[in-house]
Amino acid sequence: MNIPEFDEIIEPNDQTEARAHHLEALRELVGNVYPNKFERSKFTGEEDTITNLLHFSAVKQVVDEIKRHISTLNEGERPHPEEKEALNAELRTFGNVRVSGRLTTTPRTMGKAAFVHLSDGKNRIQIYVRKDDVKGISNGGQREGEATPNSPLPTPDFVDGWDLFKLLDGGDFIGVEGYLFLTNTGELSIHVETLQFLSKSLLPMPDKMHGIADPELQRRYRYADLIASSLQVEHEGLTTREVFERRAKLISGMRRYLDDAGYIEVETPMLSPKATGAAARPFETYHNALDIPLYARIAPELYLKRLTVGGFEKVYELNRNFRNEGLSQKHNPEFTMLEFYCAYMDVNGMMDFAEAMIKEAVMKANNGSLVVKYGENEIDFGKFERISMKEAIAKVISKDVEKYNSSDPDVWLEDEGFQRRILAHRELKTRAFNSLHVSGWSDEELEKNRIAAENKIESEKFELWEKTKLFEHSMPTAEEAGFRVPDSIWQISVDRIMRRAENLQEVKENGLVYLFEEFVESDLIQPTFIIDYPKSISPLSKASPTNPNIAERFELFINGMECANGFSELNDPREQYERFVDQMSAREGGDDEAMVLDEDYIRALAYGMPPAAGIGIGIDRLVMLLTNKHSIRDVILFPHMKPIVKVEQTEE
RNA sequence: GGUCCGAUAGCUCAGUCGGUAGAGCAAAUGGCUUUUAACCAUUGGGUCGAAGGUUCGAGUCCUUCUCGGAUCACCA
Repeated sequence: MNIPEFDEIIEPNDQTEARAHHLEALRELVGNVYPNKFERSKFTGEEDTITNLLHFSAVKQVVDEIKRHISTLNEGERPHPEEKEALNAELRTFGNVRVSGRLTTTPRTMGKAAFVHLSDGKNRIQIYVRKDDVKGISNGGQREGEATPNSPLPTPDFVDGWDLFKLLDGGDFIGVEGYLFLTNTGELSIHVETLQFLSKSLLPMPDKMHGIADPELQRRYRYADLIASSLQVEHEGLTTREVFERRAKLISGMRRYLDDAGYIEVETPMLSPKATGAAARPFETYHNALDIPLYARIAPELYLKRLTVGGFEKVYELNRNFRNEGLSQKHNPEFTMLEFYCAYMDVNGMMDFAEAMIKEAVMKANNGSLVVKYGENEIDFGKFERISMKEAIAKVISKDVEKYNSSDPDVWLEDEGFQRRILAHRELKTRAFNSLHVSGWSDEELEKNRIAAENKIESEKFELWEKTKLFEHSMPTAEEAGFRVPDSIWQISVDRIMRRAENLQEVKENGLVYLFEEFVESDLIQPTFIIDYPKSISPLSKASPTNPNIAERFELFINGMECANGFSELNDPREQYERFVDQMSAREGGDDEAMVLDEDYIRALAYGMPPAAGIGIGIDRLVMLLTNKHSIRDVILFPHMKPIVKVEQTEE
């Protein structure tokens, strides 16, 4: 095995070498450069982190007072000395504090004194160090094993504090003891009396103005990106740290809501012998001792429903699912899902409950507001619309309502001409660049205006749909259809439409979903429950009591993204068995994402499962909405990246 | 998988028509005892993502590859 040298991991350059030299000099000066602890004072009642200190009411009062004073001054004018000194006298009565943190910049030295900010990761406080009145703490020369319980370490000696200070680099950790005061500009600071070295940053800090700019490096070295959050002086939107704090708030808000509503949190297998409960390709692994293949779960659904059989009437799990599929801005191979089930509830009750829960969690994560700005859109979590899939379709392609004298797309789909239109639309849209020739764009222009062209295709999908009327009864020529493309190319499209038309049954079955995805989904910006899904694509869902072809199922769309999926759970073991059998035959037919039969689940249902409703909520996507992030990788701390390939050096 | 864009000093970025590799920050040295992205002076720092090609000459043009981003396709 090729074990890399330390120097290959931390490559030596003028930056790292300077820091390494400082570290050696510090070792000479203070002994142990990686001491085991630093005890912070408890002036605030809690441990005095920088954040606690800044939020402590007595300190805050003084800071507010000086701010108020400064606000009465002209731009750039300094606080009046008597105001400042009065407040400083007050601060002196608090006595000394001991705080610790990371140096956010290289120290600003001015001859025999210096300023630098310390960060606890969240907040910063300025410290002031003077050559004449700073003492350094020796960490002692002890190494492992030298200190024993019977002979505690002696009180550390003092070293020259200024010598110690001069060996610090931006990013180092130190602990300081000193008193609070206000500077000439009114900034709260600590006048340091003793200084202890705690840990070295061998690598330079990210740029203090720009942080880490490259999204690749942000994600690959998330720790450095998080450090940048605490250094950066200016930034647009939320810092990376704030994104993940908001994520945590949303999650804890949901947990709290469910706990308060009597739900119990459980953990079901992440590795299971059957990857089922959703339609997706799994990750596969192998257990040596058991000598069986295992799959990373694609959904916890079937395990959680087994628990409703077992008597957990309200149960939830909030954890990762794994799907071995392509990556996109909305898809990550592992993603966090909240799934919960409630006995004796149906789909309508679940929508009510989920809506209330999401509202509450959003409020908690979004500073008490239900409105978030996402890109160009403003999303209002205050009201969730409910509309059936068919109604949503009929609303956007309303001309067909008149033609067929019915607002039920299922009626339209009975018509062979309509089926052919769908085929034509699907085919022509995938060959959409052809359609742009209609507007007279040349190949070069298309290439040059690529993004504009793609937007045009998207925005003209309705016009394209109108044109497909021609296909209802025959296959028009390119000229008849208004496409300015060579006949030979046109013929290819028509041939494909014809070939597919041989199986119009397939269109009849999937046409509804196609129309929905094509014409409705991306325009569902405000929170909308789409209800009444076709039963055929909902193998775990109960049918509607009034319509056997409709599943009692909903999906929640926000900003065109599917954010949740729920239904009245199918609890008839025999029907569930038959649905699984249908799925398995679809699998045989080549659909390797069709659901896998779970025999033990059928057995569990046979013990009797109460009527219940369930839901899965995509947490990452909700976090994206709340943080105005457009890539799921920006709301996941350590998204998967391809490893960096080191180029082999040929000579030694 | 297709298409387009990007990769230059430790970091953030310039680099024109193919003609000696640039700035700010950071680093090193010196000065400065209340600064605010502190300031002033001096110095060092580069396999221009990798490999090949065209050329008298390539950061720049061409080909292939690597990584990333965007987008389409696939996919809940």
